[in-house]
Amino acid sequence: MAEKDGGKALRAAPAEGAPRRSQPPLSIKDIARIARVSHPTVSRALQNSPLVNAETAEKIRRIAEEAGYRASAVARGLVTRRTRSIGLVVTTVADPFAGEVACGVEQTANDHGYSVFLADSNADPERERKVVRAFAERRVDGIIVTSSRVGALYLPMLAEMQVPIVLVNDQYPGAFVHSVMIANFEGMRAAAEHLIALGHRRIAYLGDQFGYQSDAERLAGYRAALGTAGIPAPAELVADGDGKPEAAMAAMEKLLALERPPTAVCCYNDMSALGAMRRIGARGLRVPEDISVSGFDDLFFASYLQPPLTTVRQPMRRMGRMAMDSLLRLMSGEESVPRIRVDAELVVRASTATARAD
Amino acid sequence: MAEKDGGKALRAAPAEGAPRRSQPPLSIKDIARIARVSHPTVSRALQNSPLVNAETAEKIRRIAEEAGYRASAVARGLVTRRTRSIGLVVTTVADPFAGEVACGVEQTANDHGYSVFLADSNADPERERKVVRAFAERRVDGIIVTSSRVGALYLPMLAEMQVPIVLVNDQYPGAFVHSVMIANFEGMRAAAEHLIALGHRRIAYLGDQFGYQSDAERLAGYRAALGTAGIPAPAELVADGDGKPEAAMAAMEKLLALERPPTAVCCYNDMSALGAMRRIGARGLRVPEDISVSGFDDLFFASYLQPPLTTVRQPMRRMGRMAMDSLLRLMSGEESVPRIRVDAELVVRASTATARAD
DNA sequence: GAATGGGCCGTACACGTGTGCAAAAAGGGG
DNA sequence: CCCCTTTTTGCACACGTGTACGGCCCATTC
Repeated sequence: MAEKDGGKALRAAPAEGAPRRSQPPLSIKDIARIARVSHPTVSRALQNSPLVNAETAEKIRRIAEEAGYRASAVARGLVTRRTRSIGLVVTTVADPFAGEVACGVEQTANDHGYSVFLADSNADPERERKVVRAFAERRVDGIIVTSSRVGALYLPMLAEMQVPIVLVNDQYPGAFVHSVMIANFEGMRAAAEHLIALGHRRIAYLGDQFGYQSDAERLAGYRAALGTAGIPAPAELVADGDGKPEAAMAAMEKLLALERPPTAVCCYNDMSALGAMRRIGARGLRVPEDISVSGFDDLFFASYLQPPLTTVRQPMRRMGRMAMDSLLRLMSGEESVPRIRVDAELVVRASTATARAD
Repeated sequence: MAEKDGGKALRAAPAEGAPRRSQPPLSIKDIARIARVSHPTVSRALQNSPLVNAETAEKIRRIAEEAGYRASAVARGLVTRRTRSIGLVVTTVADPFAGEVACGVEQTANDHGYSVFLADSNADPERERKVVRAFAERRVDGIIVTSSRVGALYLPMLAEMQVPIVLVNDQYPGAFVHSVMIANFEGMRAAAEHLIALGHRRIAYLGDQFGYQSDAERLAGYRAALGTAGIPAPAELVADGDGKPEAAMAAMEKLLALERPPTAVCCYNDMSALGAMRRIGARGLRVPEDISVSGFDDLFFASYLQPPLTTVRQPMRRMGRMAMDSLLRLMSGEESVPRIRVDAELVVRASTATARAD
């Protein structure tokens, strides 16, 4: 056996040295040869197994350290059938909301020794299938999906892959999957109530026509606040954006063109509010003197706008952490809370003010 | 041989069925058994190798498809010694700049069949070492690092890991690594020249005290413009932020408190401009009537600010794509352009205007 | 009809790690 | 000194895929 190993090693090293420009990284067997033990002993030593003699283990660890040995997660993943990696699907990581969530996910993942594969779906179902397929081939131990518009679509994949999935602010309510959701209804209701308390009676809602569930819930919260206060919410005051500034500008334009334009507008999110405020300013109107504007998310720029944006805060990074925590629990076999609901907090700033006297 | 395989399969399937809740994903051998061929034939068929009979290959592919077989990238990576994955290091993916770059990297990576590991360094050297170590263990084929403040630190790791690295806007100029860099000097010089052309004579620079190289280059561009125009740039007009709005507010405060405050300020980046504008507004001054402000990056919110921000555009997503393209070339053994320089484009909006008459 | 050759397939390994089991070594008691 | 227990180590395999090599079958050629 020593002959076989030694022979191979001797052949491999110099023979490959010349033609190959980069020699492969050292393996557990290389360390074993140096330490004059068998490779299983090295394996056990590096895992701090109590099955190996303390000083032998120490010696092996020292040699491995000095040689700059890095255990192959690939080989380990093959034999243990656990890669200690997860897949993170996001519409696009360039979106500030997704970026914050990803940040939270990544940090807790790394803290627990997991690596995360990032994939942008671009809200394209075709691409979405592709990235999940890639995750399946990578044998990820779990998957987190943010703001998917096709959350339910993951269920069959889940069944096929046998891998736990956690959704963050997904758009399908009924599905019995694990998820971390913001309190859309209560959050938007609080924003609307705030505007009502400021004396507004003509309050618009600038939504996300593709937002499905979260948009529906926020719209419901807006309606509930108005309903309770006995304020009408005519259809003309509900405008459709797409969650981005550009479409929000067009939607705001429509609202401003109304015979009786609103004196306040609840936006689906901060990106929409960005577009709305821009349009209002472009029309020579002022926020909040002429129109009050509220957002949702509390993205980093909200407090730096002129005027600072009143908005409903989502603890995005924390939600990412919570999603990862939940996934960690699921991956270790424990059951986790199926649907985690996160409270939203109204942050009042200067973009909302008392209504102008009609 | 049929006996051995069959026997093992028969034992494995029902014996494991009861206690294990999830059976392992099907392997190439399972497909081979169904198709009544050997597993190498399946392997070749799925790779579209010409070494296997066309109709046999077709049949195998059909069976694999119907069975929902997903080849294990883990096992393939072990034998081919190429994982078709890369590592992406970023200070934090919550930063809009990093998010855009990551988006570009991820897209081209996926288009070429590569998966990307995401890791936030938080500008913490300790954590940075940790993530690179993780990448080494994952046996990534390449690494991309954005805006690292310790770019040179990667050189020894590079040597150790035998893996190509591409840096995006790194902070060390002299190092002979591959990188994609924005034209910091020319970009900021253009911004300063623009302000000079508007009649400004007292122009400040709000920099990034930790920005090292990119800050130094942008500051040099600013100085060059002023120097050429014969305009003094006293030290009091160079204030230090940290590239984020909060510190920029403090820096702006100092500039405003000067005996002769500036009539224009060139900010290191858009995030700094955000803070600067906020502070200016809070002091009851107006942009651009009282003070002109310019940024750098052209982040998504720049055109939606009040007033829209004049800034120097960095094609961030494209830079991410270029970095990945460069890395793809390096990984396939070709040589690539060592330092790719990307032109910056001044985008004039409404945050800059002609100087007030003194 | 035998030799040659090409197309196609299977056998045998390799990749680097983890682990059950047996064997060896060490220690302790009679 | 031997036997038994405990500690420590090595052997043999497994994980799922890729590939060099040899062999089989069939067609072609001398």
